[in-house]
Amino acid sequence: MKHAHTHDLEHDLLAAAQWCAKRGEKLTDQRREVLALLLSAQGSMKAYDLLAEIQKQRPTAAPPTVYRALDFLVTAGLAHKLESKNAFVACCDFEHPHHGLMLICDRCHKVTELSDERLAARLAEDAASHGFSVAAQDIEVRGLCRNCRDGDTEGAA
Amino acid sequence: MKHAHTHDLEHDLLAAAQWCAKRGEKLTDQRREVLALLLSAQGSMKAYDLLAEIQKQRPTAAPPTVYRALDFLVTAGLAHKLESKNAFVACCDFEHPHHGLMLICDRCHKVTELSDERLAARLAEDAASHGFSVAAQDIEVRGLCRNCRDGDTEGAA
DNA sequence: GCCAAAGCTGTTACGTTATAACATTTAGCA
DNA sequence: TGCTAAATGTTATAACGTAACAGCTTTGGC
Ligand SMILES: [Zn+2]
Ligand SMILES: [Zn+2]
Ligand SMILES: [Zn+2]
Ligand SMILES: [Zn+2]
Repeated sequence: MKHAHTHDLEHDLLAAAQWCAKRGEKLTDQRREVLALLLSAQGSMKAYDLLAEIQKQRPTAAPPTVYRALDFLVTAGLAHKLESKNAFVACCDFEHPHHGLMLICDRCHKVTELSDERLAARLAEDAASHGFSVAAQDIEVRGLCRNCRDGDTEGAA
Repeated sequence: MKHAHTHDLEHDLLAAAQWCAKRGEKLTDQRREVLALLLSAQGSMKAYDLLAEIQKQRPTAAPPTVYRALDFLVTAGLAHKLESKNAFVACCDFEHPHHGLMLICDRCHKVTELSDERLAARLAEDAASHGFSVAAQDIEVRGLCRNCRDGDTEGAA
């Protein structure tokens, strides 16, 4: 069983800060804190769970504290919102524009983010054939990950 | 500019009732009322907007009234939930199992439901290549419909 | 018809998710 | 320094959704 290494986390946070700087924005403490929580999470996290974590450090934090950070991270491409769960997840590859295909395990709640340009192209084609121009596509799929399908019991809720 | 005809609506409701009966379930008055509202809507409808409509007839209706009807309709395949909007839409072809691809116009809010088996297959393939078995896929895509892209001003919010 | 079981509805209360609005502080810069 | 824009603090409330329990209605066996 793996766990995230602090070194990896620091590396990711540094890359994120540089990514923000390149866009003329800043990864402030609050934003970094939320991103760190998302990066460290096994799966996705809900806004109020993030808030509870933040409040361990800053007891005065309120919903806008975390929602503002989340809005920033999502807009900057550093995180994604899982609409079907009202939850958030760190982007696995924010430096390269991609069409996220989110595989969400219903059992262990882990999220795997893929990118398939041909799938995205086919989708855009279908839409275009109906006169529809696609602006944003984030495909969310529910199911079972390999571990959970194979009868693993570690990740059960 | 078209509008739904009562005749079509009655036809759809009858077909829905028969569909329920075939499943050993019933399209009760409340469920039919909610479905009728969804079928008559130009785009999707939110639960509390449906509630407000229902309350014009039954002033005592409460949130569970509409959420129960919606749960039933979604489970029966008569309606879909648009996760990215927290809204609901009538299914365009509930008698045939399909993989919904929802084109949601960000401007006029109309929803077009497609089904593309090859797209669904490709998606399942991508997932399988990561050991993930897909249980449910409802793809939601935001963008602009033909009318709105062509500069139509009628549907603006 | 009577009863019991199951399903549906009424009703109250509450939990969860998200934002509006305005005050204050901080950061960047002339 | 003093101006401005961005970020944060703070309070309150809007929007979305469900738990729990009581009552009613339909159905099927007797
Ligand atoms: Zn991503
Ligand atoms: Zn799993
Ligand atoms: Zn459908
Ligand atoms: Zn449109």
